[in-house]
Amino acid sequence: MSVKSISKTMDTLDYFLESDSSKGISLKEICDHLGFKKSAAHHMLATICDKGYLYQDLKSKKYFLGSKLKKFGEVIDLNANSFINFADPFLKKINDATGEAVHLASFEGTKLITLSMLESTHPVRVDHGFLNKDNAFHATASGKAMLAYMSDASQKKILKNKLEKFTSFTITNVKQLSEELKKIKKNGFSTDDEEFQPGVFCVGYPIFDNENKPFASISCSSPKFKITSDKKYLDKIKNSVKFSALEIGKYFKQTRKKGDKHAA
Amino acid sequence: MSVKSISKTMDTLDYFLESDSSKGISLKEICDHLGFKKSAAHHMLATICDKGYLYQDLKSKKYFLGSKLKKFGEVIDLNANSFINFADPFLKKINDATGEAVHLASFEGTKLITLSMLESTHPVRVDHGFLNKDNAFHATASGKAMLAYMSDASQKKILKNKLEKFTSFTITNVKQLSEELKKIKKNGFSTDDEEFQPGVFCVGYPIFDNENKPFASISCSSPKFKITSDKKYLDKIKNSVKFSALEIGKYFKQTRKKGDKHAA
DNA sequence: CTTATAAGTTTAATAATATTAAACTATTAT
DNA sequence: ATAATAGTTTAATATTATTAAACTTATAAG
Repeated sequence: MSVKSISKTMDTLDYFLESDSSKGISLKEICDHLGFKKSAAHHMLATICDKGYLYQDLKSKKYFLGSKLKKFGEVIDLNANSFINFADPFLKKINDATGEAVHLASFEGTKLITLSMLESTHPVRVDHGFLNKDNAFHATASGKAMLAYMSDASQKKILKNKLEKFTSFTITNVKQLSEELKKIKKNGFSTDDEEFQPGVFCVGYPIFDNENKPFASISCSSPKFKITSDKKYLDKIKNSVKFSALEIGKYFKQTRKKGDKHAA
Repeated sequence: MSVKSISKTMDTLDYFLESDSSKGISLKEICDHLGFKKSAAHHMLATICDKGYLYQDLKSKKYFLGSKLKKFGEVIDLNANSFINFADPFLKKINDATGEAVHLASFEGTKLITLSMLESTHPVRVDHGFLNKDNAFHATASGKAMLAYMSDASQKKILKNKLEKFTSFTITNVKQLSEELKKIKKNGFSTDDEEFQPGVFCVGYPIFDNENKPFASISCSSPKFKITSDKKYLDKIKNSVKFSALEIGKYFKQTRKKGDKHAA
């Protein structure tokens, strides 16, 4: 079950994040964008303001993000930033060598998340931006690289929802995906052959934590035609991504003892 | 009206902020601390996780803060941080001169908020920490310094709730407070004579924005006995706070043209 | 200055939702 | 292997959020 008023509240906060809220957002604008009735929205906003997550300017009546939300960033930084900072130079290395878009991904629960990314430097660019999609594990090189090395129980939880078909090449059959994951474990890397975006081919390598669980992954995305027209190009990408994935994996050996737990 | 499920959601998020959530928080712990039934809490948490504000570890089932919350910090930083960074050296100046606790306050809607603070360096310290209280405008030097210079309409909104009595000296009568605010405007500064905490005396000066509206305030807190035993001590504090308040006020003249709007 | 329009707020009735307890499942400890 | 504990799901129902309408306030037009 899903609690509707909570869902609407978070859609509202998301709206403050997506749009430029620095000059405030009016009740009407919130209602227009999210399809709320003004009365219900007013009750909702009053509650959110009461808790300090938003506030309403006394004169203009517009709503702003409350400074309380800033504190979450401070707390979360402590946990995740050091890993990203460690990884970033290695992403840069791939980006320098290939010129292609590079993504550092991880997961939170069943959600695939992007921790860091570098855009392509080529004129013909490939970029699927920041990604926080719920159901993209099965369709991306990043997702599959982690999924392949997870426990059966974890795999099952992530795949329990219907597998969304993003392109005609997306694997939406669980049995077929299971075969694909076996292949990934055998090869040590994953691919995304136009399964998420048409014309885009990606290579993904998993990154293992201090307990040898897949904690993150790196992927490199390039236009499909480059891969097909130049047989050596794929090897170049693979070698570059593999090297960085192994190097980033050393982070856990340096910072954590075996048995230490971490988030995600 | 207040929407209960939203309220509970934000109490839950607050709990993640207050406690060390880096190793996750269980459903049971959330229920125990906040008095929720586990079934209702589970529905609530499922919704919050669905929206990416929290996530549940697949194996331990514990809940963690979602990286989405980190983004709010990034957006809000852009708006408020430059002001705080500008002000901080001037707070330090007061702290160096007096050794006493110094607070930079502002407000969001009807809420008094602390933007920055420095602790007392004396052995007998005065510290009321970070403060995000709803109803403390009338009882603090910071609050009264801003309140005194606000429009009648804004004053009314802030004072519409019952004035909470923090100590025997807290002014809880609106008429009496109104006289106090007039006195503050005449003198140019506010005091808090054990009105918020017993034994603590504070001096507050308003900071005006580019439209000469009170935007923030600085206060300096010292043990009451120091003020009573040494008549010159109050003057020393007053001069120091006044100087910094005026200097910080120049921020708006440097960064904003008249007519520019800003949050709060 | 008056009227009109638009935005925001409050109210109270009711439609809809969140809550509850109980059953169930999974995990951990004994 | 059994018990105990934690987490999940379900479906009935009591409670709550939603709604429309009335009201207030602010802004724009005449």
